[in-house]
Amino acid sequence: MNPEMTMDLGSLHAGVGHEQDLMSGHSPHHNRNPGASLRIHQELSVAPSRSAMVSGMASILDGGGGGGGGGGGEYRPELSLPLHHAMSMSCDTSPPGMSGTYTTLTPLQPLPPISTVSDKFHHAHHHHHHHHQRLSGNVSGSFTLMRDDRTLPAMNSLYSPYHKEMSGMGQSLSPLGNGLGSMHPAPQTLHNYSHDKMLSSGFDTHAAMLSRGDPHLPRALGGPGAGMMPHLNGMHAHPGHPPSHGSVLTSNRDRPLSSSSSSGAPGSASGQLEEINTKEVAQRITAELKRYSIPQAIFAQRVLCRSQGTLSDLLRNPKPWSKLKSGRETFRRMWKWLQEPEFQRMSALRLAVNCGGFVHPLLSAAFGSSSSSRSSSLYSAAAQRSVFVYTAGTPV
DNA sequence: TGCGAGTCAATACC
DNA sequence: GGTATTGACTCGCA
Repeated sequence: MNPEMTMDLGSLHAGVGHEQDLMSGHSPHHNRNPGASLRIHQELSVAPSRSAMVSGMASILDGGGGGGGGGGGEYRPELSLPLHHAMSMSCDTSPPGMSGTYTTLTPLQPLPPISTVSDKFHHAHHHHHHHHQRLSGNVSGSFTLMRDDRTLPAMNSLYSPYHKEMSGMGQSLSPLGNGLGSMHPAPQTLHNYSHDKMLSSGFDTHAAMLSRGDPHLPRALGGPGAGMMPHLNGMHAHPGHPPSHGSVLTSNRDRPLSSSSSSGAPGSASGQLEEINTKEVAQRITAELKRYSIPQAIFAQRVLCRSQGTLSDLLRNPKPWSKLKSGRETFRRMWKWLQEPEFQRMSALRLAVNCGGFVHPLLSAAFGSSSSSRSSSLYSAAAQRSVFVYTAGTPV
């Protein structure tokens, strides 16, 4: 809640190399954004209530004016709504971990090429201060969303027991009973294993989840009626707090939350410290997309800066984290998105991401957006639909 | 140079 | 309309 604290968190979480990875990554697009980075420290608590958030989200989705026609609908700092780092997610390199407590909004991130570098930057914790600098490089500037530090624990919960070893076995689901796990029961062995890990890491995923009361998945998976409440939970219980989605991430080894490197942000360490349960993330993403009737193409483009086909493949055939290289970044983004409050998610979807600083052809074609391509009718429709679902609580 | 990973884009399918 | 599949391409690495 404390802005300053957030900053600290940002340093801890976001500061970690993830962004740096991307930013400093080999991507030619990196560092192209001279635009000043705008850091907004906003407490999610600002959102008075879910309804408020929803309405706000709707506004965002509307694109600041009916789909915010090309560029018009862009996300604007002026919006009272908390900027979601979804933007950052979209093609953003921001550390996954930061999503929990702090958000770096990086609109229009250059990037399509998600660098694999992130993993190499686990030591980037020393560069957290650089973090912002790099962010400044974003085309539209970066935004830092302050969040309740409570997210730390939450994030922890996101870590799943997914273990490297699992790669050989195939991915295991997180121990989350209520999570996707319900869909795919995790093997006991894995479960235990993960549990051990968590213990070692000092986290109890289950407990964390329980504490969070992540009804989210159950409902989502449960089908209609599941409603949006899950999100509410996240938000309700913890205003501005991203709904946790169970342990998608697994703390690898002893993940010092406090350690700068770990930054408590999954993926912040760039896979060095945390592992994302790709299977579970895929399942959750799939569930969320269905739940909100979000087309894969939209999500892939807006959030991941990837093609529909790529997303489809990843969702259907997620590779074990241990086997991923540069592809980890894509999962990190998905994970980050999952951690976002719904309104932020929607915002992310609504925001046209200029992957690499240019409008992706697909977006242009699909959304008929101009170079700025912010809001496309299609996108607006999707966004609005999402909002509708949100508010109505009825699956579209 | 060859290989694997990751992704795209076209296309088939539902 | 949305999703799944697949061939081809690019890139990094040994």
